[in-house]
Amino acid sequence: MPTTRKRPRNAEATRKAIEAAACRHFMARPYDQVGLREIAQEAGVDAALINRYYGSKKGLFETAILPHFSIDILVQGDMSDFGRRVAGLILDPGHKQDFDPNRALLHSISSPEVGPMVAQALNDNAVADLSARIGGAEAGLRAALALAVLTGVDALYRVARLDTLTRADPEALKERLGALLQGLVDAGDPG
Amino acid sequence: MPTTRKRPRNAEATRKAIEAAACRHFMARPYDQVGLREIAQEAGVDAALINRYYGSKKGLFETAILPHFSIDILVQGDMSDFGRRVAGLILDPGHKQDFDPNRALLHSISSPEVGPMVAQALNDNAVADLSARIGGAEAGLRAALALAVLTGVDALYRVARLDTLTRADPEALKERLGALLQGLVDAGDPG
DNA sequence: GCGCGATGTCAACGCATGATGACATAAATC
DNA sequence: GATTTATGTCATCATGCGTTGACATCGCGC
Repeated sequence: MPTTRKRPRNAEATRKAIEAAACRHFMARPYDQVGLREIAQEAGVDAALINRYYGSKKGLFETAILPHFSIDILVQGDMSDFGRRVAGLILDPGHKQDFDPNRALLHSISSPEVGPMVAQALNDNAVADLSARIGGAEAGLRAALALAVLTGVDALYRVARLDTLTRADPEALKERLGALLQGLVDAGDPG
Repeated sequence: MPTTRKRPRNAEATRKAIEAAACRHFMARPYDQVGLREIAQEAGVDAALINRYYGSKKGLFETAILPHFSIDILVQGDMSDFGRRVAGLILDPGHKQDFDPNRALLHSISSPEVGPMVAQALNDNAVADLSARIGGAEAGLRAALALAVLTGVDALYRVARLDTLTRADPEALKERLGALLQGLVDAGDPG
């Protein structure tokens, strides 16, 4: 029952509902394909209210989505296990979180409207966090590459649902992806 | 001067012009953000003609874009050099080809309209080709992962233009990415 | 309990898009 | 050179979008 009906008037609660609905929709489909009316309906609200609160669709995206571009979940735990742990999270089919930054990234990065904002948020939050966490030589570059790997796998496995990946042995895939990520997290010179 | 004016009537040449323009546009922006009128104008043609020839926007995409989802350029040459060679191609800023499958992939994969078609074409062409070329244990899985890495890097480096990546030392980036890809191409067990 | 600001709704606008069918015109055929 | 077909254009439609301003209604303070 996603559409909440008959909420007592409460601006803050309404905002939360709108932003939660926005998260779900912007994560599931490209920015242009998400209509304000859908979000409004799921939040049990009229579409005009969204513009009243956030000024515009872009404003809603900015308020509801941008702050979630962090990788707190991923960097919690020790880094010696980073690869396998993150691979397990990404590949888990039952993995339902309220908001998946990677999916949202894929669905919004190509939009000229919000793409630049997303890129900057990703750079300032996720890359910076991971970079600081792993340290070592060329930490920023390695962190960005690790995120790129995650983004690519998400694109091909979760969004495109590439047959070769979905039908592969999950354990083997997890193993390969984990090793890939761990190799980036562990410092050392490339050669 | 992209807009060609006053072409003698020739269906085949017109089709080529339309499809070339479509390639450029569908590579540069998301599927929904590309208008038939833009493509038509760049091809020096009326938008209605596109629907006449291809039935619909989706039909044009299918005819113009899908066949190009191959990685012929990448798999030419010996595989011992694959990583560095492909990394160089991807990262080269002056790298202007008529059509870049990776960019088109990113801009169309999330569209519910054409996304599934793209996924299947990618799977049947690119992944299959690369898989056959590299061979070894779990060749398909490794090929798909390599493409995922390329996709992710393209997303973050070329589309998002992540500061951390664009401002990194190009040689270091090429080195890291090359090693990543080469590790996937070279067979052997992960552990 | 009344008024007034906060909260939310409604109808409508302007705009852009993909698609259609009627029309024009160049080119080929005889 | 007339006719006919292939090629291309024009005006227009239906639709969906984000956005806006006028209106309704709830709820708190006096």
